[in-house]
Amino acid sequence: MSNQDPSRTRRRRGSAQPTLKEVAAAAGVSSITASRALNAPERVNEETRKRVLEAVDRVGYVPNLVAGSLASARSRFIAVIVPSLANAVFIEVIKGLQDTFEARGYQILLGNTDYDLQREHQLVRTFLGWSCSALVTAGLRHSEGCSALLSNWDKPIMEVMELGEALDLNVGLDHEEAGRCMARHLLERGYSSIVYVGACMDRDYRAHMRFWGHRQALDAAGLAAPLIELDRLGSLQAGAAGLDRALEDFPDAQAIHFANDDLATGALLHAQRLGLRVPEDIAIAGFNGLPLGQHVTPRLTTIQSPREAMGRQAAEQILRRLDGKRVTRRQQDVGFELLVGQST
Amino acid sequence: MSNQDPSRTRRRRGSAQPTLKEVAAAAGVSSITASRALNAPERVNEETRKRVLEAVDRVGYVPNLVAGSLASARSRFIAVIVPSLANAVFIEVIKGLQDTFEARGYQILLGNTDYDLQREHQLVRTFLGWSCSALVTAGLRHSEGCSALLSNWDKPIMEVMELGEALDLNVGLDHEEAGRCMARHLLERGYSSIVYVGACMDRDYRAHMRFWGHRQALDAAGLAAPLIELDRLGSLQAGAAGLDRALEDFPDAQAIHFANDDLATGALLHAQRLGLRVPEDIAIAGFNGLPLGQHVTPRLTTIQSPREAMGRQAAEQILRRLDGKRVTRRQQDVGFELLVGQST
DNA sequence: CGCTGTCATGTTAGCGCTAACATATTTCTA
DNA sequence: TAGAAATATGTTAGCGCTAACATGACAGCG
Repeated sequence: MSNQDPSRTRRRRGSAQPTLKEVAAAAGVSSITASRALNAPERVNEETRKRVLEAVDRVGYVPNLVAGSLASARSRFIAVIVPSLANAVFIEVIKGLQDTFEARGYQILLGNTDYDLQREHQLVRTFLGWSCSALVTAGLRHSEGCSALLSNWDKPIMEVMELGEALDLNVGLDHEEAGRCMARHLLERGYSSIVYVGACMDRDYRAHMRFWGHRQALDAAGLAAPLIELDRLGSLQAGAAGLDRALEDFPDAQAIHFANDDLATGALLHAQRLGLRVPEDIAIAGFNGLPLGQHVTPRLTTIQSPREAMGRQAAEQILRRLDGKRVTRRQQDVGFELLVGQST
Repeated sequence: MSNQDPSRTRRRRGSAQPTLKEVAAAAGVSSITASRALNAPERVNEETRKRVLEAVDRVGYVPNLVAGSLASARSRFIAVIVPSLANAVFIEVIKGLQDTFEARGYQILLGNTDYDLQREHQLVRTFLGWSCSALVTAGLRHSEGCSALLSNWDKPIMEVMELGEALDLNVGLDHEEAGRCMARHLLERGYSSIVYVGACMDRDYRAHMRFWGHRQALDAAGLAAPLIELDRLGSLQAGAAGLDRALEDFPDAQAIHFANDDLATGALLHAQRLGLRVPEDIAIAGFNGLPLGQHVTPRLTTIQSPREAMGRQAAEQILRRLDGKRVTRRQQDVGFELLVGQST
């Protein structure tokens, strides 16, 4: 034995913050009563509750949520994993999620994969370590390890953006159908030489799904579906470059179907700089329905995807599950809408 | 006594996830050694470490970060509080923060105040409860309770966006000077009837600071500084409305200085729809240097604020502090740059 | 009046991890 | 070669909170 001096007790760091125990002492109750007064007010006498709340103010108590989560094995965290923050689309989905979840006292834990599935796997590991109440991730494709990890997890998992075979819950839209829809619109308008321009479609595979739909429609009309793939992600800049490439590689192109509105608007503005008339010289279409495209002249023909609504619906489904209710429709199609502007 | 039956032990929930103890057992070491093998590898023999890592894989261990944070009284969370997600400016600052912090293994906890200081106070309380390693907030204005809470906190606090008297660390730019700079540019261009158009400047008070600078410059030139204030936040839509209002209220206006690029670009595109020539009929200037404004024709005259860089620099300052290094310059001016386009 | 049920509060035992201290072994140094 | 210093690992005691169980007081009821 060596630690026989009783005065020399072991010291721990301790944040020097008041704890629930001190609140309880100040209110003259046990700490569990103080805990209940804060977390389950209906289980405590009204007068007691008032005394506890006063004590909280008096001592300046800030609940230690880490300790609470450990004890209860759950946190009010919702993990949200998106492939990019540069893309306005994900921001709006996040906004829909955040508004809905924050109102119910949940905190979003945001992760950004930069379109890297290994990174997603790593983020999922970290987030599971935080005892999140649920997880939202963009897309249905995951690394093998990540899928394995998730399928062993017993909390709600929501995959957003696209529709398909999901791990658990699924809210999104049919990208193939969207691509088909826009291609048909261009065919109806009488264009027969139509180029598709995408950016990094190996990573942004939803853009590639739209291209499949596009190609199907052109196939059905007996037309070729030439494709140009840019090697950087969607931006106005890239769109301008895409227009140049399309005009160079396919001088007889009548219409260009861009993978998204950033590209399309960049191309549209670039066309103006080049003195090209849109749609007479070249027709331009996009995807997403970003405000930007609706404010340029000519207004961009595009497909409106309900992004904030997607976030909201996803959050509501999860909340329903967290509230213990049965979720009947595990898959929800939020649909899309063709916005016909003057650019086609 | 009542609980005399030894077989009837108290059952806790327990997530059924493998714990560090099980990993340790599988590797034939004590749990503290397993902990060290994962968190301080240099303090463990290489062969032991290898055995532990194998055991981690074998049992499928996912560290419980909640427990770790409680025990160590710190988390690898960085609280980030912004007033809005709708504004691209904050997204880019967040991006700069996130890239820098994620690379060092920190996780961002994002909060959105919707320009409400009470909401900020509440978020700060929650975030302190998570034992965050540092806090980043946009702006220098806080509610009284929030300031009190923060000044009693012993971790790094970073206030970004603007410069001034900060609680702790501060990275930003001088908005008054930016407003002055743009106003001077407009004066140099020979405009004498200049309207400032802002949106919700009681909440977006940095826009108001820019207006002060703007007014000072016009005062100095002996000119009036008429102001139009819109009652909704900056957007292309609002900018179009702002142009209409300005033309109606001040028919002889030669130039409009908008509080930000969203408004200015919205106005510029709207001017085109109205058939007005920019800058001959009306000159338009913005603030932020968003890509959008640089892709319209005529290119928007604006002020480039280094947003991602602001996020990165803020993160680096904090990391320096977290690494135990002294931070010498607690205030960093990231500056700004006048981008002269063809719109003025 | 004893029984059951409800309400309000308390006691106890962890949640899974790591800081602080302890110990054993090896390496270095005077 | 003894003693100091470095290295590797272990033991113990919590971090601050809440789930599970326990208790006591009182109301309702046949």
